[in-house]
Amino acid sequence: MKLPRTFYTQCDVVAVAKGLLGKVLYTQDDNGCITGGVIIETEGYAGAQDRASHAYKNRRTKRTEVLFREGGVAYIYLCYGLHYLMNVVTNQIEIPHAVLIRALHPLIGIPLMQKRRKTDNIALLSAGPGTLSVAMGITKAHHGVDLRGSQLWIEDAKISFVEEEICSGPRIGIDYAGADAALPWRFWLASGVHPRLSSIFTSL
DNA sequence: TATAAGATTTACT
DNA sequence: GTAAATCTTATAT
Repeated sequence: MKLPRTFYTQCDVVAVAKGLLGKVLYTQDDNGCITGGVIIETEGYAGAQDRASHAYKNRRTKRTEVLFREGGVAYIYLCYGLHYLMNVVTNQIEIPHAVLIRALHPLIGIPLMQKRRKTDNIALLSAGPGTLSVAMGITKAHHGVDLRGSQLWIEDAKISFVEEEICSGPRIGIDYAGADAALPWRFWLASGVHPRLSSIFTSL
């Protein structure tokens, strides 16, 4: 079941970052091929008030415009000129909050992911924010697309895990963000972190 | 107009 | 452990 619009429009971006753990991200390409994986690592970015956010102080550019839309669309941006990173836009219209998807546990269409990544190593297929985009076929073409559409969507697979399995800590690669760099807004599933594959996903 | 730095990955020393 | 690859945006000429 796809996540309802109300999940994305919640006001607390940190709660959404945490809530996305264990959900399943899917993509469908032009040939109708579907790939999917369990979200095991996320980071929250709180827009105007967050120095690590591209929309700090409500900065509006051609790139960040999508962040100001109502929650429930994808914000894809090119990092270091090389890697596409995928974010889930959250909160109400004009509030540029987003959650970065940092890692997935491959689940659906693994052979296609291996082909896209040019590697058979499942533990490395989608273990980082740049590599997961390659594995899922995510590019700038997905920038601004509806997360409840047919190209890119997130489902609640009712994967069960306990609150104690959720770890948190500082976000990665944002040392320039001053005091905000210390905020524990990165979340991951202890049992899902690569390269260890967890038993909680074997039921799927 | 030019330069610097960044929500990273990979290959090589 | 270090370096290279190389697009977007900000800040300085």
